[in-house]
Amino acid sequence: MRIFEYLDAGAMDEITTLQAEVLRTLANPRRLEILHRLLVGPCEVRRLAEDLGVSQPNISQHLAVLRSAGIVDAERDGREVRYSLTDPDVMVACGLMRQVLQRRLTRLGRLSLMETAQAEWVETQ
Amino acid sequence: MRIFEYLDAGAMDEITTLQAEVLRTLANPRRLEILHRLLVGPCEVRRLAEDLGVSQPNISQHLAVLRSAGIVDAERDGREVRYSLTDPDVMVACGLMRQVLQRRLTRLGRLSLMETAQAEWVETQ
DNA sequence: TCGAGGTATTCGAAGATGCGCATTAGTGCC
DNA sequence: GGCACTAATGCGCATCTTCGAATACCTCGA
Repeated sequence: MRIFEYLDAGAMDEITTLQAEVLRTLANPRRLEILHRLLVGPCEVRRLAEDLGVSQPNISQHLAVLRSAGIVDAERDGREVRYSLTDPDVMVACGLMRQVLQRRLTRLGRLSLMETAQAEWVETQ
Repeated sequence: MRIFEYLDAGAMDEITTLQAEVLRTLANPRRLEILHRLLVGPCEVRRLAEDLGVSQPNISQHLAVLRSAGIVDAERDGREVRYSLTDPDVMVACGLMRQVLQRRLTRLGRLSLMETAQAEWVETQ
C-alpha cells in the first residue's frame, strides 16, 4: 500500500514539520484560552470575544489561524458563526501537557517555599 | 497553604501562559528533532550536530532555548557537554500529539486515495 | 602557558507574528 | 433596497524568531 511507504519513509520529517506547525498554532495564550473555552462546547464568535474580554477582530484572527491549522471547525448559523473543536484528541495531548506543567508548578512552588523556609531558618541562626 | 491559592486563583492564566511558552519552545522542527533524538538517550552537542546535519552554533542555540525552558538538562563531561531530557513526561504529551497527527495523516492519505480512486472510477463511467 | 577541540554567545538581516484600527462581507429583518 | 448585527479581512507597526557568521569561553594535554 502506498500509505505505508508514505508514512514510513520520509514520514519522520513530514510529521515533524506538521507537528511543529500545530504546536506553533497552539503556542499562544489567547488561542489556548479559546480552545479551553471550546472544550466546554461550541461557541459563537461574539460570545468568545465577550467571555475572553478581547476584541472581535482579534478573536476572528486567532480563529482563522486555528481554522487553517484544522484545529477548529466553523459552522454558520444565521448571522452567527459557531466554532467547535475539530478533534478533541489534540486537546487531550494539550491537557496532558497542562497536567505535567501543573505538577511541575506545584513542585516548584513546594521547592521555593522550602527554600524560603530554609533561608529564613538560616537567617535566624 | 499558599500553593493552592496560587494554583486555584490566577492559575488558569498563569498556567496558560506557561503552557504557551513551552509550546512555543517545542514549535520548531529542528528542536523537535533534537528532542526526538534525546528520547533515545543523552547525547553530546557535536554528535547532535552531526546526526541532524546542522551547524554546531545552530544546535547550541536551540539547546539553549530548550534549556532555558527547562526541557533539557546539560551536563559537562570533560570538554564535551551531554544533553538529556529533563522530564520525559512532556515528551509523552508530545508523542501523544504525534500519534494523533499520524492518525490524521493516515486518514487524509486514505481519503485522498479514495478520492483518487473515485475520480478514476467516475472518469471510466 | 599555549594551542586545539568542543561549546556558548553575540550580532545583524530577513522573515514571521500579534495587535489595534478601519473597513469589508455576509445575513436577517423591515 | 436599506439597516442593524455579526464575522472576516487588510493594513501599518512593533516585536519576536531564526539563521549564518564571527567570536568568546571552557577544558585538556603538550
